[in-house]
Amino acid sequence: MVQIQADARGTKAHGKRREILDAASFCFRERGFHATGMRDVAARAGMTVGNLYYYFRNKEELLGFCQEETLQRLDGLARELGRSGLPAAERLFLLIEGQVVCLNEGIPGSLAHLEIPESEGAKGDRLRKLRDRHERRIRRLIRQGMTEGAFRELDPKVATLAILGAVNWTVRWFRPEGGASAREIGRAFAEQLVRGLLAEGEPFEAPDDDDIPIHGEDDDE
Amino acid sequence: MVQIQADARGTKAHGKRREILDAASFCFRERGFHATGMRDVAARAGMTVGNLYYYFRNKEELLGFCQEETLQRLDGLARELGRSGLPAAERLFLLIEGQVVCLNEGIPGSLAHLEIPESEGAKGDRLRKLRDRHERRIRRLIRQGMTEGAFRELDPKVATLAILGAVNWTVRWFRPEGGASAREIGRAFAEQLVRGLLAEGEPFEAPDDDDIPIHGEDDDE
DNA sequence: GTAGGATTTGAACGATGGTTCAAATTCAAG
DNA sequence: CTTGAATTTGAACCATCGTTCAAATCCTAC
Repeated sequence: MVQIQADARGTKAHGKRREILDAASFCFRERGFHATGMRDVAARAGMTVGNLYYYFRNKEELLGFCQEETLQRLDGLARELGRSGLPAAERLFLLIEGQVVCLNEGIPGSLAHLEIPESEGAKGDRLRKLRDRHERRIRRLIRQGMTEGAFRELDPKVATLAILGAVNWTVRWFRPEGGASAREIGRAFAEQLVRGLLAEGEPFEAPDDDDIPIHGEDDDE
Repeated sequence: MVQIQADARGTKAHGKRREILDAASFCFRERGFHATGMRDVAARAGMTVGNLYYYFRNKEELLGFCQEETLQRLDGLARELGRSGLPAAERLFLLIEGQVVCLNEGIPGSLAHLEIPESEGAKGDRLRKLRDRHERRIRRLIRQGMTEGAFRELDPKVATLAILGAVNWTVRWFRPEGGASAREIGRAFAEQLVRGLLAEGEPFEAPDDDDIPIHGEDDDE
């Protein structure tokens, strides 16, 4: 079977792959990876299942690309925040907010995007590295907050897991047509999760997110 | 095919069903519902797949019983805390702690236990009711905390979702052989999630959990 | 030991789902 | 229009999975 190159540069093929990835992301989000069939994805992308295999080698590869996209976006967000020079607590706030927006606006994220099975190979290693790096960044931020005196003494790992749990789980219930935008939810979550770390008597004010471009399109909702 | 009655009272059959439910809970937790096969469950329970069908009508019923168990345990926990007379903030703390313990000690909980598809029938309605009731209890607690002046002004629904996300996601990473017990994790989570709701300048001290029997066996670890 | 009910077995069925692939169709350049 | 590459189609393959069921085996009471 002829299959297109993974690094297709052709505008048309690239656009097609984009469409497929969108469709896959949507399906994975709605039904999970295992309950999503390739025929589902194909149907959503407006093609036949055989055609889908012209663009992606198999289901696993499809998921891998979805995962990479998501993790790259989170990575980019964290990098920009890293350059902001804000105190750790505020950076953490914006990172939480940004992640909620990342996962719930524009191209949908799903839990499948964030879970990488142990046995995967080189690609899996790369993805796991990306994912773990993200987690380490949050831990580092928490540790910095403690160093700066903003946060109380606590285990950064556990706190990170609480944050990631709350944030990642948003994909299960957030709906764009709901009452609140992803940004609003993100801010409320960040408020709760960051305040929960504060040292006794430590004041905190939620930072503006105007100067930090949160990936997830415009705010003119 | 002959199938045993759903309300089997026989000690032997009851014990067998218990074993199967344990096996299923374990498998669902490790692999998710859809990626778990009935043969997996049967193997784990030490029987053949045909035998498994003697005890449970089908995969869906098996999941339904698992879900009901989990939700009943959470219900029981919430009821006991409802009788404690503690302030809302403390009750919320213990509820969070208890839920983490519920999901991660003894019979394992899984995400599958907590997600009930829309199209399910009467049994699904019952389960959804149980689940929704649990969620409403948390919301009510948060509202009470606000009334009592302990919590700042916020949306109880969003705060509840943050709590449930963080707590439910523990099933994805918690391992009994890890460094911390479910109770310790539960307390750290509760600390973070409850403190995050406090009004400015409001003191808070984590309550003892000695007098409230948290379902999840003994603490002598 | 016998009888009948309880439980288990193991093979098979039908559906589903990931994947393949030859043929058909479309597209683009000369 | 022709040619060759790109893309799509649709049927089929094979493996897996949920489920079934007759026969075998086990268990218990008389």
